[in-house]
Amino acid sequence: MDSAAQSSPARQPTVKEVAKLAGVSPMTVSRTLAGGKNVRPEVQDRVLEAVHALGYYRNENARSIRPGQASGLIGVAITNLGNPYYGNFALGVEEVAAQYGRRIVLGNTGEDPGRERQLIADLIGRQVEGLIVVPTGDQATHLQPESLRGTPLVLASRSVTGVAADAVVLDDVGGAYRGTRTLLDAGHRRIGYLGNVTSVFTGRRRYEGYLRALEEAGIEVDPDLVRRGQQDVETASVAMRELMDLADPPTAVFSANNRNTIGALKEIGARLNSADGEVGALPAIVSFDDFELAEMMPVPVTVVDHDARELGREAARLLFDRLLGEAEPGRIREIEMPTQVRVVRA
Amino acid sequence: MDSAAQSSPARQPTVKEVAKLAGVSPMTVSRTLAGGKNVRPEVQDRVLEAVHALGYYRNENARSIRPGQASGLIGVAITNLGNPYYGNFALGVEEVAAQYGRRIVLGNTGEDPGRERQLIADLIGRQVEGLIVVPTGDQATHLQPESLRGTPLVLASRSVTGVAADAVVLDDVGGAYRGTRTLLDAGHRRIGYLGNVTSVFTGRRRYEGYLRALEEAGIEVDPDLVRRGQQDVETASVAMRELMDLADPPTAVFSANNRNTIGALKEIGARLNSADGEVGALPAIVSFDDFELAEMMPVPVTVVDHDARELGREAARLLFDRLLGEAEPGRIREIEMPTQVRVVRA
DNA sequence: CTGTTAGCGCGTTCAA
DNA sequence: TTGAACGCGCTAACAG
Repeated sequence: MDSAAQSSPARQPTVKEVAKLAGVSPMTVSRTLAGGKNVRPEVQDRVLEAVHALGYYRNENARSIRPGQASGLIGVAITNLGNPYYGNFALGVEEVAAQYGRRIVLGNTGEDPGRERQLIADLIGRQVEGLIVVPTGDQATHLQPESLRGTPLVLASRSVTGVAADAVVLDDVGGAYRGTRTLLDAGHRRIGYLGNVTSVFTGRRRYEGYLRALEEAGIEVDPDLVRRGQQDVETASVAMRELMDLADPPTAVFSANNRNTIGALKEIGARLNSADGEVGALPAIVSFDDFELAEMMPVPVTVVDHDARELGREAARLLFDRLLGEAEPGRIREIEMPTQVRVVRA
Repeated sequence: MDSAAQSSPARQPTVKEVAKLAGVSPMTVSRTLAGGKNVRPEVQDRVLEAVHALGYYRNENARSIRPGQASGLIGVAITNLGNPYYGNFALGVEEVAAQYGRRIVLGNTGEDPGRERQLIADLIGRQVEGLIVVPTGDQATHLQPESLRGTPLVLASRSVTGVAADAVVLDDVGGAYRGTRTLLDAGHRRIGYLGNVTSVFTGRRRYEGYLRALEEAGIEVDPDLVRRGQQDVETASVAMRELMDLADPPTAVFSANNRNTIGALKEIGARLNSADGEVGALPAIVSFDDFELAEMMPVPVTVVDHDARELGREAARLLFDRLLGEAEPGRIREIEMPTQVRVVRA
């Protein structure tokens, strides 16, 4: 409104100054702020008045250095905040953390193992009470209990072999299997695959589900129909273009994640909008990950749906079970969240 | 891998223990970790070895209680992490913060002023060096410099009257004006409006742009065509349904945000998919906020596009200008980010 | 180049 | 019911 429009560090009032203004000792201020146990009500009023007058905030950092005092912080490391999937995931984590009076410190790793290492080290230095990590890659050393100096860890969405931590992942194999099955049941025999490389946990598992469905149907995989490694919408479009330009193109495509799905559909749209008319038969799509406006697509669409927010909630629940000592100490829990196959447009 | 699968607080090694193991004083450890200035290289090696052996992490909280030592934390308060728009915004903030070696502490307000108040108080208690806030509502008291004890503040996406803080917002009025103009230019005369209530900053401004375009064209606003207050996709669909069911329905609709756009299009899709055939003319859509797969829609679509991530970056830049003392102390800066009208499908 | 002293803001412990 | 002393982990400032 007026004033010097916040600038400069602006010295921060401390308990001592509040105490002086209220005419009591720092201890009385501390006690009042802690709930007022064993402080005369009238004194409390004086203290709170002084707090208000000075705009005093308790220094949570100073507070947390004393042993036994927790920081109230949960560290969260995700790979890509710009992906709505992870935004919802973080929302779920935040929701449960708030219920337990904890705040989350969020970092983005951008799928870079180096940044992940650094981020986790920093979070530990900030005394987070626990960590929830969507791991990038398969490196396990920086996720070992020793490296984390015992900070409870929950892996989310992806697991890492060699890391003995609680984890909550999706039913990737089953979802991919059932998704691919719907294509087979519809009579498709040439089914393309768009997804992640197999060095990524989910990429590996979803491809496995795809394979399993094909094998069961007695179909041999055609390597020409498999495109892996596209991370974003643009490269996914290119991969889809290659599939559609094959001499013997697929009649349907299984897309293993949201980004590949959008890219594939954009390519379909591009062909539809190109004035050439004649586009021939367009492939049906099965998408692991739901997406908005799926029902508006010009081709048959089925999604393997799941709840990112609930995944976040569940990860947080696992963590708080540990923090509150309600989980069996020695036993690692791996939870698989269900996926639902939904025919959006036949 | 093995071990007691992280449990219990697990006592944390301190400088003292590292010092003892390395056979030096705590100060030497501190100096080594601070860059090694004035420490013999061989001693540094011993120290780092001990650090590694003990799994020592410097306690950033203890570090930051000392005056002059910054916390390295930037507080970010956003309204809805589940909205991809804000996810990208946060990503932009994080990106710039990382460049300056800062971490972000992220909180979700859920459009609840009470939670916003509480969140900001907590962030200040954690000694954040600065705040970036997407404000909920028009309450200004908790955003005053006194309440923030001088912590630099940047408002993003929305501004608040009566708060003298740097702000970065969108060209809401201009974008809405130009978006509506494309409809008028295409010959539309009955143009519906879906958007936020006018008590919300962006709701107010985007409606103003819509109004301005209509007035300029000599068209009087029909209150029946204006629906405000829908916050999510479901209620937006209902509002759209009401518009389309009017005796004299609009031939086009201006949607003031992403959520309303998706809801409106879903309603159009529902009518298209209902087997009744005969759906009559479908309204053209102009959407403030881009959305994926816009080119696949069965009706003409124009978007008023902008870059959420860049908005986040710009907000962070304003903040760091203040923190680094590179901004003129007394002067408030309000930046309007440009919007681009793009015809996706005529 | 290295160690000692002192103190950051707070809350536990003990004494009044 | 209140206060004084002490120490949490860390690092400037000042010896040495």
